Amino acid sequence: MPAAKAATAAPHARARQREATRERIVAAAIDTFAEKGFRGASTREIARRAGTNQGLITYHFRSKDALWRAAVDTIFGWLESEWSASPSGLDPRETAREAIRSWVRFAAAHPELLRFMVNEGRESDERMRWLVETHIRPRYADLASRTNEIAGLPEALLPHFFYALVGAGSLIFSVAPECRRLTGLDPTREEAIETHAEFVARLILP
Amino acid sequence: MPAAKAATAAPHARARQREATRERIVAAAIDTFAEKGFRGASTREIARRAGTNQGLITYHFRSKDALWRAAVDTIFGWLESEWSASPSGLDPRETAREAIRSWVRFAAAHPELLRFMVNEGRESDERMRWLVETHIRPRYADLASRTNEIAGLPEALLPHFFYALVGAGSLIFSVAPECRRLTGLDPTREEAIETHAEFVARLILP
DNA sequence: GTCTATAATTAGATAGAC
DNA sequence: GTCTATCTAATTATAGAC
Repeated sequence: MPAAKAATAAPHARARQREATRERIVAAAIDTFAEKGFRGASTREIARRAGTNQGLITYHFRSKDALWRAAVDTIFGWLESEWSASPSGLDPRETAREAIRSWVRFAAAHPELLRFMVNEGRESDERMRWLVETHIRPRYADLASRTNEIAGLPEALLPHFFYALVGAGSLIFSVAPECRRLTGLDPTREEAIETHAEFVARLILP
Repeated sequence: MPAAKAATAAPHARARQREATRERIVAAAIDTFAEKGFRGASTREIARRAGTNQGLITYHFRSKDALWRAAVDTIFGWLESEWSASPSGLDPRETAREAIRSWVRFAAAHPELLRFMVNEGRESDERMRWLVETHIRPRYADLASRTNEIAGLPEALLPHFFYALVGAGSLIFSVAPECRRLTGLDPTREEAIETHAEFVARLILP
């Protein structure tokens, strides 16, 4: 049916159809790569989850590697818009706390982020280099400029601060099924997210 | 040559040979699973890294799944001995700080730990359940008894504390190649490890 | 655009020589 | 015990029908 619809519809409708299919594939790719890693995720399963077939992935994305990049572009695009829309005003310390809470909320909404970092950050291969240069370095630079403004963190401690913040803020959400089983706490619940946000914010800025 | 040696040696020498081979395979499995995840690591590559062949893995471990369990047993065995050998005396607060530093040093020496947690903690499958019940829950219980003794942490915050501590303490080491590329800091250096240990200890207990 | 069929690799597990 | 050869199944990428 989708094929027939696209074939008989106006040109711009076909373009919309194309875009909708691409987006369904990317959404399925994000879920599957996050769950099973790059190697563990098969293009057949991604296609099945997107409600289409494996041949279409090659048609739209050329290769599994290119699909992975499209998935990462999407996730970090979300992060970028969230990050740029941060509030200011109030006193600097409370502004910084709110930025941390805001990061934790993002990590809760997108637990895939840490999984992609851990999955790719360990191998010194091409995917890791691309991920760092394209997406992580700009966010790291953002953080650097903000901490200089307010906290007076020594430059040498910035890497430690960055990875401690990312790890403390997002691990619980990235291993949510494990956390549920281990502790009984469901970290996807709104209440748990706010508790974690406040916990991490007060940890870093008591 | 190893075959000939084993065939002509005394029985106990053959048993030693057997054990040595098993250990080489497990060591290679830890590295490979940590780098590429369960699905991404092939038994052929593990065998090659261990200096042997794929058939021997089946002989010694029956299946890839059983080899993975042997690898995890080994890693968490290291953690258990490290954890039980913690110092006491001094004042409770400084004892707790030293326990945190000690955890960070372990995470630096064994960055595979977080990778295994993140790789398996996301899927609600059999490997995750086994990992939690066999290895993670006992360590979580250890932590629970210790925090009760000293810090007066509310029971409800324990899950948040646990995952914040694990994430903050170990992420930088688990994505070491990424950290090097992003920040220029090599987190495998002794100096960087001590800085991170002190940073995290002071974060949690100022 | 979408889908089916298939080619070329590669995977884990097994069988049997030594 | 160790190793090579092979079986079956699954992988990505491609070709071509519609």
